[in-house]
Amino acid sequence: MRIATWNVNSLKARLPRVEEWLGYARPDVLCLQETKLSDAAFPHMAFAAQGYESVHHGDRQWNGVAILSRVGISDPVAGFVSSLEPDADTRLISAWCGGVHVSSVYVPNGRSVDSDHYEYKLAWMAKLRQHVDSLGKPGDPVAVGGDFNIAPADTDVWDPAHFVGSTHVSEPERRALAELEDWGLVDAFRGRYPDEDGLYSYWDYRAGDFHEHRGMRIDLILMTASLASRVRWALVDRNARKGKLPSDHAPVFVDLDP
DNA sequence: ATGGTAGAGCATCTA
Repeated sequence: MRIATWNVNSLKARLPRVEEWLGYARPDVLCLQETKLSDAAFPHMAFAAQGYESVHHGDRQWNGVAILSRVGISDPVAGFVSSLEPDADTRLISAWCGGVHVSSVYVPNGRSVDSDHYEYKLAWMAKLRQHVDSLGKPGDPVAVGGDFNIAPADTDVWDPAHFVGSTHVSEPERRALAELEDWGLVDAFRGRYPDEDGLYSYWDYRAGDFHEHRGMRIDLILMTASLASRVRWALVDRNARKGKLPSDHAPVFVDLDP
């Protein structure tokens, strides 16, 4: 089973690239972020033509998350579980896909560590922890894929010195991520490459960052141990960051043995 | 490398 995540930075602008990628990568499940589409505008039919069912939780202009699956989708839930205060933004959708409970998340960016948006980011992560807690037990097959806007470790950024004092690498953000891991979620991609650096998933459009290898690994696929123990392979598809009209993120996927 | 680019929508805001 191949589970993937991709921040597409506007699905309207990126649909041809996503269709192309589905055609050759053929993930079983794909979590999308930043669709920037209303639910009415989501291209379900285009994905159905490639064999994918889809669910979407979107906004007219910003954010927007979706799950595509060719192994079935059932019981979709938009946003946090009903016991939690609803989020004003469309940053989370969950569904059962082929026996796995999948969530697609778009964690707030945070902007700067002294901003209200940073506090919102930390509060959002705390709520995601509660959300995951209410989904089930760490022994259940749970996968959370998405743009976490957090680099788990210094090896996940091109130059740690450049990011001192910035969001994405701060101790509170990393602690929030570690609390998800404490519950029982494993960074499946890092598990496959414990010692390699330079494995980025995002490169700023500006200043030639992609070609200069100035990136960050902020797109993660977290899994409970029962799934993570089945990881056969994992990859960032950098080719999808090249060429005509790319997103600023590359798709990340993990392959699980049966 | 406090600039730079891309996408939203039409003046700026967000990343």
